[in-house]
Amino acid sequence: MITRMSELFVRTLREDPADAEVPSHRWLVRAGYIRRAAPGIYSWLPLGYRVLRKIEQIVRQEMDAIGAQEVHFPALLPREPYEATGRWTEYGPNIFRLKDRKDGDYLLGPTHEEMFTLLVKDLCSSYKDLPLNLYQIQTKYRDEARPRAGILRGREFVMKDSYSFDIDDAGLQKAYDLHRSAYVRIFDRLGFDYAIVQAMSGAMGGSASEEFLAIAENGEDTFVRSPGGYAANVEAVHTAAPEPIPFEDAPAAHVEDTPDTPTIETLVALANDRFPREDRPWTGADTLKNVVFMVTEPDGTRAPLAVGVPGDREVDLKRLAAQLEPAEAEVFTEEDFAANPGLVKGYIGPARTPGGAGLGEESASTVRFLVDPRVVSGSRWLTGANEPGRHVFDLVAGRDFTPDGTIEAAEVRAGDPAPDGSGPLELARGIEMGHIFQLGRKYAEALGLKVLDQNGKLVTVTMGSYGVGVSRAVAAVVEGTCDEKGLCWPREVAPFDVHVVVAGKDAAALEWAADLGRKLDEAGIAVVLDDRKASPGVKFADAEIMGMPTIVVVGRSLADGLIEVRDRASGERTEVAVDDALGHLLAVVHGMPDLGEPDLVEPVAE
RNA sequence: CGGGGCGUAGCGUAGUGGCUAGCGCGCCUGCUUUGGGAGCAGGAGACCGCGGGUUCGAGUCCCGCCGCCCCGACCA
Repeated sequence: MITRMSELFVRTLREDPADAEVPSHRWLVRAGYIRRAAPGIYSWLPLGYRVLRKIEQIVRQEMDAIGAQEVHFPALLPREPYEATGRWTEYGPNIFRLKDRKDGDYLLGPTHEEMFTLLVKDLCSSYKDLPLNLYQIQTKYRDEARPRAGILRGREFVMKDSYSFDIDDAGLQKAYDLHRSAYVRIFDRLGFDYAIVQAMSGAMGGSASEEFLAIAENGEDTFVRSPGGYAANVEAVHTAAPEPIPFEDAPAAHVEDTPDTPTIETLVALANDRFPREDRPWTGADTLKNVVFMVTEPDGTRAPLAVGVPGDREVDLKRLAAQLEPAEAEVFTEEDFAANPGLVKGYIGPARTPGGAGLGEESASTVRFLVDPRVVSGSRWLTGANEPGRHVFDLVAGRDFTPDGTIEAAEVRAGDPAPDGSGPLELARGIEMGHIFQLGRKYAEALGLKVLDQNGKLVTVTMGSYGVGVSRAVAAVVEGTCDEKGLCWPREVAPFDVHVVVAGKDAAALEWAADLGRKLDEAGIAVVLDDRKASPGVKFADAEIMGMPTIVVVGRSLADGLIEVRDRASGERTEVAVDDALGHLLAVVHGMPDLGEPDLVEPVAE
């Protein structure tokens, strides 16, 4: 069956929808692929749904190819399993919750670790049942604080999630590597320009974790990469810390009056004016900036946390949050300062005052104090003296103060050295398309998933968890491929291979085009035929917005025995003799080099 | 949750407290047109986000709510 534009359920828009900012959202709506149903929730129209299913199919093929088995869980789930792992509480307002008629608690699944774990627990009891690799392609629900950019971040979305179950770490590593290779094939087939980066495991728990980021201006994730191949999400970047410095010869710390210097800028200016150094001027990098946060644990307990970073850097709140998860950090408010008189805003430092102020568990104020990894033993700092208008010079880490630990919370900058010595980092943005985790035993332990090993001993199963954003991939492909005229699909995911435009008014053109469409269809090529009684300009514009990779124009040159074949992506136009048309198109669609050769496939007799 | 912008027909929009809420696109009917978003004529389509209030009179002013978009917070 060829699809006729006169019958296709689609309406293209001549103007941009006012609420769409990013290109993928704009074009998918304008081309009639999706419609907004509610904030962050979209309906899929025939064209959009075809793309979604094609991407699903690619994912399905590659998952099957590594021996994963497809299952399908409900989206509507009972509370109990999520209660057992603590996520009923941990997910907080991000979960859609509902009650049944008996007042029982349910949720719309945001992810399915619990359900998979319980199913495997149900059915598996021996090491002989492992390894096991299950996946599903499911609609997920998360009540995002801010859905944005159409289907790039929705509250309802389609995700492929899979879970591996192994008896030991070696098995988990193998399952992880298999998934990684499958993901490489998936994202290659989707045509993404992507990066595989080290990631934080976040709320999922677990250890090793990598993200697949489609490189895109509109991506929400910032990542770094070095010429030598280091790549990491900015949240997961490890700072290249200098070696400890011997401090036997370091001068003693001394407190100086530094009136009106509550900021690094004012402090550096005053230091250069009143305490100039011979070798080089003071800079922000010589100062230790101590920023205080109020940290709230999941159980509701609150405590201040001081973070010490070189004064020329800001604390990156996303990096800080990633380190503290599941606890949450907020900047210290005026009320918080009022409640903690030992913390003198603008002059906070690790130095002990006679009154016992200062940072760290050992100080009287017992404010937990974590520092940037650059604050190594022996490094000398100009920092707050915990008194208004006073700073301490030559305060040496490891001699004059001992932080409670280090934290990766300072901002990462382009040009910073990679931690593995592979060169300076560059920053780029990406869309998170896939994430692979070695979960370990967190869920298996919480839910009691154990099997008997060869010695008849009960052992806890180790798990991996792996996700691909399927609906997000639709938008991400568009972000990477659309142009100023509209969508521009890679052939693997295009809703149709060939868009036939009937540009002439005479019935012969329509008839010939329909016949060509029928023959292509019989050869297994998906065709949409624009048979509408519309002006050619409308049809050309619609073909370009809709974005099929090959556009065939059947018009007045048909009288001269010619049609036109256009490549949507390059804009290239080729005149082809009608007798060669079928063969030419088969070659184009199948990516064969010898274009123009007719009869590559014998058309089926009508 | 904080800051900013904004809700008028399917889409994009105009609208000094004052007549029957206007325009473009799209849609319907007829005729003409057909290689780059056609022309003419006629038509359908709007509880102006919702609820209060001020006023002789509210799309317009005031209060409250809801919703959308952007930035931030947040987010496998």
